[in-house]
Amino acid sequence: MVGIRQFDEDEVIATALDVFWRKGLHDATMLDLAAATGVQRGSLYNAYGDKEAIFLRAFDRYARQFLEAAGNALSHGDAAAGLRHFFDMIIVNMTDGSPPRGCLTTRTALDAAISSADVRQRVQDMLTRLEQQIAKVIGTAPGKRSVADANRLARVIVTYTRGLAVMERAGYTRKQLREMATTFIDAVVGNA
Amino acid sequence: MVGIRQFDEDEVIATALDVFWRKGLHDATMLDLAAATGVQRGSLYNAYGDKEAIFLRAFDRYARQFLEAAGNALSHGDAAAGLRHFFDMIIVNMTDGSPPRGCLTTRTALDAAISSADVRQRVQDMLTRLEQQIAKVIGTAPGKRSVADANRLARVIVTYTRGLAVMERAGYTRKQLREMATTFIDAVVGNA
DNA sequence: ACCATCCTTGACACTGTCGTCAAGATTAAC
DNA sequence: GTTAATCTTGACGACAGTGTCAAGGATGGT
Repeated sequence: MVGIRQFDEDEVIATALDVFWRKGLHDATMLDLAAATGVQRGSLYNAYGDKEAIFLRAFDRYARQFLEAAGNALSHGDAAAGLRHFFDMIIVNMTDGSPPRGCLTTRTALDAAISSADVRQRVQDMLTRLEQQIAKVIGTAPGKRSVADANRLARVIVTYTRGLAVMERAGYTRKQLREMATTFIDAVVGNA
Repeated sequence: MVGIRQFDEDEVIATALDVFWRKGLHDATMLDLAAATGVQRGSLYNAYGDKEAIFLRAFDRYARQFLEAAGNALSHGDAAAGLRHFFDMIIVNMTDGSPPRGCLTTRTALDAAISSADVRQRVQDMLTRLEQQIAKVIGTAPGKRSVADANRLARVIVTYTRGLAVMERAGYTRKQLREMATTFIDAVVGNA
């Protein structure tokens, strides 16, 4: 058929997200996207302009999902329990798939040098929002922590999640990552 | 001149390391390497075979330098002071240059999906050795820490250094990274 | 019915990069 | 001085990926 859009945009972006997640912005080609979505390359160009435009939409979808999941996990129980759930969630998130797909944000961040300002901005926004969510949960903990301390600690926690994402790429298993997260939580928050 | 090797191998590898550090294994091209070293593409192919072979040599050089510097930093004062020097070192290391060149190991790790087994192995070796160095220093701390605990904590510290490398790519400044390192050390080790 | 609109399709040109190779040139060995 | 070895050089072919475009055709509005 010709003349009217043949595909469901939401479905295409969801599939594109999967492709980008597995291959990264840089390595995923328009041909990959066309094959995965079943939409011809020309149609994708017509609909979105270029690969980066598709990526931005896919990343927005990812960020929305991720931050919502993070919020849910963080609100389980007290701050320490919330963090444990949160780390569980991100570890499953990045080790899912075969081979494991890793963390899209981290992968994208590492390509900063060859990315557009738009892409870099999305990554920063994502990390900032995550930091704010964590700070909020930590700030409500009974410990006598100042707001500034909570913010600083939240940033450290975000940083550690990035570290786990790198370690996953380096070959550490889900089980190892879980132990690393537990050790971290015990050391940083368990005794607060 | 022709007939005998026109370049100093050590110099070429050192320059290649600089190129790879700034651009990454994937994005650095043989043309980049040829331009930076002053050695023609054909000569590089003749001498080393392919880009990856050059990278492996460059990475070995990097790993040697880095681990030596890490060892030196870690042996300043007690465990806590050593860690502080160590983090200072790696932060300067990754924020050096304009634009900052980031962390080669982390960048390489993120390309794991498209890298050869050789490359992945180097990254793992590097992280393992670093972990061992840190565990050694931590294990000697006066605190009543078991060897297993020291090993676990060392891995957490390595992971955090990877997190810092990601955050650098995300746009955080040297100053911010230093604060993040300080907060981490205080939380994890300061009260041990 | 007709027409303008808009999507699809396949082909095309272009670029960047890789890896190869034959020819040329210089050195070291004998 | 001759010869063998081997490094350098520039050109070449192959390939992958990008972005563009004209032609084709269905749809919805009038």
